[in-house]
Amino acid sequence: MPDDAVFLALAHPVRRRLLQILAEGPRIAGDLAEQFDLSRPAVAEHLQILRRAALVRDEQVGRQRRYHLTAEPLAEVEDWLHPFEHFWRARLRSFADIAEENT
Amino acid sequence: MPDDAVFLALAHPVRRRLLQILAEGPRIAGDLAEQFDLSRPAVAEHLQILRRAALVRDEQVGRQRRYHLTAEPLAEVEDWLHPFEHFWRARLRSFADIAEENT
DNA sequence: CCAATGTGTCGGAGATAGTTGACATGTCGG
DNA sequence: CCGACATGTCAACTATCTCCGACACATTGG
Repeated sequence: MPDDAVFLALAHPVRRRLLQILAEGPRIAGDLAEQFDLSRPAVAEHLQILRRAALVRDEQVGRQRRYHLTAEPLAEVEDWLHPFEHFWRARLRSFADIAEENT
Repeated sequence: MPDDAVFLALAHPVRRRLLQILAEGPRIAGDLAEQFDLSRPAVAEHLQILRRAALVRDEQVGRQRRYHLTAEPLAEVEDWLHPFEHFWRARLRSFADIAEENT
């Protein structure tokens, strides 16, 4: 049940941004590090957390390393979210009504 | 994008469980604490984090306190997630193809 | 009022996460 | 081979999280 890993990975803004960047296409590690006001090792650690959550895949390309998005684990987040959707979508009854019937 | 709070709130299993419980209907603080193998103050802290993320609302009922789910902020998570959906849904091109066109 | 009850908050201990500079590893060009 | 380069990993420090026991505060019932 490392499902915790995905939610944990999304808990940091740098990692969410990394995923957004990688959604546009694969990127070299150095390029990724330059996008942030952080040391290169710091970004590398964030990438490792994403790797542990299976959200990215890396590939050696010459002496560089290219990162790819593997978004499948995000489906787990969507699955978790789904039961809540009706609370804000197609909202026919007000929150007060729902609260009322549980009183 | 100030709402790091929602992603942070979802990063802990106890808090995710709390939201699921509250999705079934409002609950008294004491009831909620009993659901976990945790001290009452610990659960109270988790509830405070959920309150700061505007994911729950609390109401004084006699000498007890009743918590309600306010799921609207979860829409923000769904919005963030949405651009990634096509990566695992209706997957017509393989990952390798996408990688190829960015080489 | 006063004691009991239900809860939030505080202080501090222990664990974990985030960051950085220094170093190790592996790859390429000559 | 060798030096330059790209990058991961380590040690150590700091910040933040998680948790608990103790205490504070408000509400209720006698």
